[in-house]
Amino acid sequence: MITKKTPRYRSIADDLINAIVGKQYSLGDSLPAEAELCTQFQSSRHTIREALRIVEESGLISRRQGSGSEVVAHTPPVRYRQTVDSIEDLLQYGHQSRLHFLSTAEVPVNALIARRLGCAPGTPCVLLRGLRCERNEQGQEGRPFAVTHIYFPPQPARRRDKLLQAKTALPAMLSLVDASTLGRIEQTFTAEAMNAATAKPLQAKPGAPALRSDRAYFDRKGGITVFAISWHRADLFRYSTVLRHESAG
Amino acid sequence: MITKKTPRYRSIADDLINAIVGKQYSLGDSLPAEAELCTQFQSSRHTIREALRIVEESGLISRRQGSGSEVVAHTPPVRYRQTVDSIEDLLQYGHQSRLHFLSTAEVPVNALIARRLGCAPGTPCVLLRGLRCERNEQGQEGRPFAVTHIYFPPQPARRRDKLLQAKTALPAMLSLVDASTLGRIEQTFTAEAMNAATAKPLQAKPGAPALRSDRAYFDRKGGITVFAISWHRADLFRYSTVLRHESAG
DNA sequence: AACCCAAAGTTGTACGGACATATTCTGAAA
DNA sequence: TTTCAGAATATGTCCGTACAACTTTGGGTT
Repeated sequence: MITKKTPRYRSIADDLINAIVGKQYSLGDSLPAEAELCTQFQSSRHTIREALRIVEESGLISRRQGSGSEVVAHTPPVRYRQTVDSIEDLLQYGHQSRLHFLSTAEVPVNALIARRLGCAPGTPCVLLRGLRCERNEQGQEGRPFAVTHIYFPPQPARRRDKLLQAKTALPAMLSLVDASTLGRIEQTFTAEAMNAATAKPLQAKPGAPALRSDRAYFDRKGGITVFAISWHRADLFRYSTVLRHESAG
Repeated sequence: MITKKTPRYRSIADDLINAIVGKQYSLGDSLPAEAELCTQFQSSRHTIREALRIVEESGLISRRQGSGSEVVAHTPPVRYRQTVDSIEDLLQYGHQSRLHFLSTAEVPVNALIARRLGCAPGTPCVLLRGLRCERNEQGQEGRPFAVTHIYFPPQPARRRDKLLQAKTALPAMLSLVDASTLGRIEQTFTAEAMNAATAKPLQAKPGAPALRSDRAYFDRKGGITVFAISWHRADLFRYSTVLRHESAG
């Protein structure tokens, strides 16, 4: 047998889902109570609850103790989901690479960056430039493959001075993008021909194609923590994602 | 009372999670069997299973019938999620653009594509070339911004002949990537300098940077349905994603 | 050594009951 | 009519049992 027997609770769940999708219930209607479903489907309460759990997880109903199961949607949202488990995963740099310090400066930001940082164009902001290099199995440094510009929103003077010191800037930056405090990341990819300043540390020719990523990191309250632009040598870097259908494991 | 009594299964789950996070189990170790946990926590199997369900959903263990609960992570993965509600969302072409037919052909596939399609290099496969153009508010066609090559895995003769007819190929391709049948999409971005054949229909200069996307579409059973490569004019196209923390709405 | 099969061990499915807790309904009192 | 306490209803938690399905183990056979 190749086909596996579908368990009772699964088929009951499917029945309920089909009933909701088929609009046998209006939005806001209550599903029959568990006890009633037990007699309807001639099953134990345990089985019915297992089925209702599936329907709830599919997003069609909302359950409340004492109240019942309310229909909250007619169509299970068809969603594709990408999950990344860590910031490093997101950046896809893995542990084979590390960010090397290039320089820090306080620069007036241009319109694009000002908009992302939520300040006026020309506002002086701390900029940290870094270089990301390959690392081989022996832990030795290899070819540089990305230049990163990290912009910090305007900071209190004391904090700004700390950031401008190279040795503290890197850990500070890392703590700012601490996974546990982040709420949202916006990421944009474009292709660009490299200018001379970018090409040089990457040991590439000006005009060579680069994969540019712009990333904005927001905390849980929606405030921006950092904005980073990276130029990746096209021949040494690619970005991959897998999107899974929500119902699939 | 503001604080609600924590149920038994919840506190057992917390105990197990803390034990795993505290590295009382190594990666790959098995958790005690349900029966043993029953005696350990002096609870019924139902309660233990409810607890294990929580631990599993937290991503720390993986359960398999007949085998047990394997510890697969020491720290609950901080997950970021991207959801797209439709294929068009995924492609980010929106309704402002449409795919125009360029040509169809049966070509022997190279190593890269053969690997993705799961066939031997050199196998003849149907290739559909298309052009994606901007569309302005009046619905008029604008500049072309992407060339797309769509490869179909080896097909039965009748189906292949149908695909080779231009007029049927496009709808067929669209039905193949029907959202409801898809289970997984793999997507890779790279930057590339355009070659002459790609640049020409895009009215760009050879060597100009392009954002290349390779996308593999899989059905629910894991079989590949189509593989598509698109070259986007860097000045007319960008790709953006928003990743949200799982706990956030 | 390789293979097959039976037994033991483990999780999955399904049944039953009991009580706790949250919500809603109802009827009597103000 | 409004209010409030209690009844009725619904889901949440927790216990017990039994068997099915899957995996691993170990011993015997080839």
